[in-house]
Amino acid sequence: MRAAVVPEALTRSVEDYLKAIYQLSPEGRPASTSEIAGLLALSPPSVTGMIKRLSEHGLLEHVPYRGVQLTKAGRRAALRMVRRHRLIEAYLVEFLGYSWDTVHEEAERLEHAVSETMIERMASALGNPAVDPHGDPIPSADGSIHELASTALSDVPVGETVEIQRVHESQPERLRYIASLGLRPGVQVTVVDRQPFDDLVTISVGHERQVIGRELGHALLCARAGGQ
Amino acid sequence: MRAAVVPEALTRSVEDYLKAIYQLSPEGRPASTSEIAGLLALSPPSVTGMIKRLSEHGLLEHVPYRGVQLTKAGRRAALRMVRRHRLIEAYLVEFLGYSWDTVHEEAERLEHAVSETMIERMASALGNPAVDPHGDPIPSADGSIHELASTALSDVPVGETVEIQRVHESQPERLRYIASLGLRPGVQVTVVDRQPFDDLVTISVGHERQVIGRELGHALLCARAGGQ
DNA sequence: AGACACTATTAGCTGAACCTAAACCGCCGG
DNA sequence: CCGGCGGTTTAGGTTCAGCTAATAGTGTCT
Repeated sequence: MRAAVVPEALTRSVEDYLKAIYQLSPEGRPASTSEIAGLLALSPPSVTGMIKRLSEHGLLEHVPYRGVQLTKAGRRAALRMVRRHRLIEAYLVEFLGYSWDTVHEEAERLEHAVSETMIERMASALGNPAVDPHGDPIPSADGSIHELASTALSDVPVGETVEIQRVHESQPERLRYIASLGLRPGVQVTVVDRQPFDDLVTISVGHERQVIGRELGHALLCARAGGQ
Repeated sequence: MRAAVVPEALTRSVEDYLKAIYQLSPEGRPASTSEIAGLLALSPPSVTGMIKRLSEHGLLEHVPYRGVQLTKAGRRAALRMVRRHRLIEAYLVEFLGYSWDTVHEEAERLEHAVSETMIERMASALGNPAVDPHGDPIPSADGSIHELASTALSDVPVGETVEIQRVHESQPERLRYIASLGLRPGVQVTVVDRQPFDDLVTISVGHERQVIGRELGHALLCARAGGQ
């Protein structure tokens, strides 16, 4: 009834599916076939097929036509991949001169190839960091994660000053653009204006002013400056 | 008639086959199906099948029942993998606290996953080393390699003092044993005796004496001390 | 020269992970 | 309450990379 004691190695694909499902819903809301297909750039029938196998292996709960949720075992495996991914990103930035816009793709391949030993060596070389270069929290080796409940920049009231905590984006050009605005985790910004349409907000960063659109406003997660 | 300009990515398996064939005969002598099968722990029919595909893609020259040789393109791809493998080994030993007996397995997986960029970053972090932790030469990025013509310890005449250059072994326990004898690249040893059977040689290392058997004697490649 | 022992290859099968085209389900609007 | 639309699943097919069992070729020994 329980998962095997030595959890037979998962394939790359399986690891990718589990991580994708976790990312679509860290809280455990059901994820749909087409969401998964979209994120992994696969056809829906391929996803249905894999879902079937994964539920048989006890990694997913599948209600046909309704979506899937990770089981305990599935969530554990997914968090393991998230830990790997984020630690690798942190390591590449710290020790191999990567910038935050190039690191995702490399980590995407390495996360499947690296041993547990190597991950833990990288973690200690980094001093067991709590967050990756985009500000995303790194799950601990035992599978616990602190999702900091932060607010999207789009939702910050006018007049308030906040600190950017996380930048939820992986496309290199977008990340380069964000960096060019001086926005990255740890930076303080003040919302100086808000337009009634399209979630447009105007912020000041240092001495500059920037207008931020809907998508970007949702990708930038903030906390009240000073507090957490 | 030439290889494609953008050489479509090779699969993991293909990379393994090419590297194996190169390792069976760096000089280009034909390698047999069963040698390849033995090295990769696969069945001979599987190897025949892959050989067929690889020759169609112009990476191998195959004479049925006679064996295979790498073509220019095949050799280039093989050396690329050897470079990756050896640089990764060097990096793991230098920066992540690996010892030479554990490094092979990790490199065996990483060599397929790492980008060209990352390999070159690791190479420069290491100062572009010429050899890996076992003393094996690292091919340059443009695909040239310096195979140092060294002599097996079994073939060194009695009375001569030589420096160990390379330790041709990848099994962890054997490597640990070799290390426990104080033998590693750069160490000087003197052959003090030789038995007429079984290639047994007695050597002195520092103040210790050791008897070395056939297999080990062939795995230790040496050069006249001082010279190269 | 013939037989035998290897080694290599062919034939045919499996499973993973994808695909397209076709059928199916759930719900919303008329 | 029935039709249709959109998302989901089933059906059936492909490629890669492995396997076993059967066949074929090479070379050696008598």
